[in-house]
Amino acid sequence: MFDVKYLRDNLEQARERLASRGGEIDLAPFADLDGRRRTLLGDAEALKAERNKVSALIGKTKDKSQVQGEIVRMQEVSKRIKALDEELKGVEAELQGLLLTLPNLPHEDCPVGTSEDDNRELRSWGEPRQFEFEAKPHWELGEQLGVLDFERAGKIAGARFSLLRGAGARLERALINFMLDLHTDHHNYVEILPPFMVNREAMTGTGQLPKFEDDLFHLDDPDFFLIPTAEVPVTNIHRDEILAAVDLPVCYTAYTPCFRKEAGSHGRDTRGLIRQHQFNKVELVKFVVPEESDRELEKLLDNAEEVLRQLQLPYRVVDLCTGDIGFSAARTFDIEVWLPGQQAYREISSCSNFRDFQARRAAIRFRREAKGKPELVHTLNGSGLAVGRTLLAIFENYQQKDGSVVIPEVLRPYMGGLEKITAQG
RNA sequence: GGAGAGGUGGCCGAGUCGGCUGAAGGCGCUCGCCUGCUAAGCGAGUGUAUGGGGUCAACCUGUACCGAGGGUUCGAAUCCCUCCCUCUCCGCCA
Repeated sequence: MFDVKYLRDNLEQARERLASRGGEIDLAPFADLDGRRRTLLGDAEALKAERNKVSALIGKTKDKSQVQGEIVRMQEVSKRIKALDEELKGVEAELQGLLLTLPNLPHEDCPVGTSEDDNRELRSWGEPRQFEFEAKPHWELGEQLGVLDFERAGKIAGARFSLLRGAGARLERALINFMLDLHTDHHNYVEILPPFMVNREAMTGTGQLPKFEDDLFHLDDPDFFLIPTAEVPVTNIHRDEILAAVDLPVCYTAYTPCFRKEAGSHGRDTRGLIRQHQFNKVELVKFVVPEESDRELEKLLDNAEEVLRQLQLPYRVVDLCTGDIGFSAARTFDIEVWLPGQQAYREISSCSNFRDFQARRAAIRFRREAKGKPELVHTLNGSGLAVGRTLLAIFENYQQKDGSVVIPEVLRPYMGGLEKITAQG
């Protein structure tokens, strides 16, 4: 969310920077609402000041008959205050509604562009393996090995669900544990196991609401949402809190399942594990002082890349352009893993700096000194990594001619020493 | 699900019959003093948001906030209603 004062004083600049995301945003209603709000507030507060003063006087007067006239007058004043407050409430709700639907300002270093075609490849790691046979897509491998079952998942739940079995299920679990161990033991993140359902306030805090309710799975009674990413519950851990600068950066990692309706992606990635209504993810979340957020994003990105390096999976890093970054993000780097079955790099992690956008929505602040004024933290997060996509990347990159899949070295301890997944009965 | 208790400032904890209570007291914290270490002691200060003024920083001033939202009243932390959350006991349950 925007700083109202910034917007008030830099309306034109804000309009231009937002326009770089593609699509004009009309900020004129803001100026109008903000002006009306301040006028109403001033009027209402002047009346309240008078009422407070007179009420104190009435309170001190023993003989109420002496102040009967004032009491009557204050009855009128109170009526007017009530009317003004009501109008003010309407204006503020409208203003808030507008502010909550404005996306974040892109970072100054974010490449300007209109679509993913303008994203900038920063680097790549690892050489895509040359196959002496035709590489199969993971869904064929998984089904032939008897460890991946889309048909039965469809029977149980529906499209875009999957079911892992035997060594497949164990591999998913191994990946979760491997990632969590890496981030907690070597990258200094604190492990969190948060609620998988959250309330509206939490969803609003990180930016999913009010704009993207259609993408979320919702429970009517009680009014809960299934989390689309651990970012939501984990970032909201410190909602309405003031942290101490000495405790920053606060770094959390969390495994959670993620639930997404994928409402706008009919027909895309309909086969395989790429796009599911439910998938597992290990997330990295940081709360940092503003001046460190760029650097912390680089570190977070590197922490996520490390997972792929240890798994020996080729990948590249892409700097998303202004037209491709998400609603709440100021800067985003995607990590894309090489998929031989598709002969393409596909997103496996998205690492973003939200600056103070989420912090303002969720009131997450810090103090530099014990007596200092509270300031907004910067929040960051990134996948470290999407587990299902990592599993499918292993299937495709580690497949053998006979259809078996070799287990990456670092995962074998998590697989009870298993070195290769072969067809299961 | 049933019965009961409760939600006050960073924490603990007072708030009588509604009226100088933004909120006693204690702890913690900050600054200063003192004690040649540590501890103790003394003094002062110590919420957030927002509007206005300002040499726009330290400052002055208005308003709001005692779980949330309504209501009663000239005036509510204090009375009434609704909701949320926490705790205890019973029931149920992984």
